[in-house]
Amino acid sequence: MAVRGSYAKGVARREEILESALDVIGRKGYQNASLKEIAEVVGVTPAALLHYFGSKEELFTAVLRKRDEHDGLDPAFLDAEGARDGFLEVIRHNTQVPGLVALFSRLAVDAADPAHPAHDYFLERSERLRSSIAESFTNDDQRPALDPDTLARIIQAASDGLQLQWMIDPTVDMPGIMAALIDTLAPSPARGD
Amino acid sequence: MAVRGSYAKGVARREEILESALDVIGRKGYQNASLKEIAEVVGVTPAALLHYFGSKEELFTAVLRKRDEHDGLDPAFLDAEGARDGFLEVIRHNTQVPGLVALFSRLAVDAADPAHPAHDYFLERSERLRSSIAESFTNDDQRPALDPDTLARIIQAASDGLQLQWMIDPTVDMPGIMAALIDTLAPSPARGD
DNA sequence: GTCTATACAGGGATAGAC
DNA sequence: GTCTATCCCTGTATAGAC
Repeated sequence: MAVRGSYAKGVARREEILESALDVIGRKGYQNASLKEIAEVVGVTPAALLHYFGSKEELFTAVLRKRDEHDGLDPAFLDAEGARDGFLEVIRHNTQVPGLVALFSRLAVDAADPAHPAHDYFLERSERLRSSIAESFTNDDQRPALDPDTLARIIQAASDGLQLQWMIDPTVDMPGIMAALIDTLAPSPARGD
Repeated sequence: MAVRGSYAKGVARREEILESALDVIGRKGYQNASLKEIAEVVGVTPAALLHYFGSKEELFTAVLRKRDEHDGLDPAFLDAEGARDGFLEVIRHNTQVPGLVALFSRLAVDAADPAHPAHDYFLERSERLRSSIAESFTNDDQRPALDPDTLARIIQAASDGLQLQWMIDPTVDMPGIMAALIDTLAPSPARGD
């Protein structure tokens, strides 16, 4: 209820703004992605953007949230076999959306400030992702060199750090390096190495 | 030659600005470290800062460069025995200078733009650090699971990624996790594990 | 609810006086 | 070498039109 009628336009506008924001970031880089520029793409004034999202930072946080919904990261991490390939597939996909990667990394830094709107987002997402990794990549048939939580932190850290390297030098083979790391730290029983 | 005389004051001012910039970043965070604020600490106007460094970004890049000189990272990585502890010591030290870590991470993201003044800095520093890691942490007495360059990239990525996690949640044990990673991927012959 | 118009404070950067 | 003055652009708050 109340989804149709007077709200319909607003919902559509929200989506439009989110997509335009990502578009501008992809084309002009994060730093030059001003509210003015995004608003022009949508065909409205900057104030209209702030009507839907309270601030620029909240807008960008919403872009990240939407990506998570859309990607639905978690399903890929259900079992150990699919986990490795699912994880690598996400990383491979990131290669196709540099704007999103730039946005993610930039906000991850800014969100260090507890007052930043994305602070809780990163805290929660980070923990959710880690327990998902810990659950999927824990192998019990060998003496584990690393406890699950440490393993998860390392994989997450390596993934984020590789994105930084890749942004500065796009020739960096993110999927290949992550595959090597995972296969070394948490070799799949099925692959027998 | 030409270091004394009319240049002397300028050199001193440069150092003073660099230190003040770091001071303000440490106290107020990167985002709130405006040229105005830094200039006030030094006792000059923002325009004076721009006289020495061409732009805000160049100023902050210079801060990072100075840190590298001062730290002199490389000496610690001369041999395999000292490498591990030297590396961990740097990470432990970073825990004491959150402002510097924030600055480094922020610039690492912004420098993705090839036009950013810190772009080349990160490209060069990154490569130098990696070859240093590759040289130090390569163990020949066991079948190497990872080639030296991949190993170096992973250690560097994990280190940078952990800083991201640590900034958002300062309870993260960076040195402990990095130690676990290094001991797993490149166990020291002396320690025999 | 959706949005424009307007105004404002703050930022970095530039030109030119001293 | 340093300052003042100025400029333009940023994000944001408010008022009110539709």
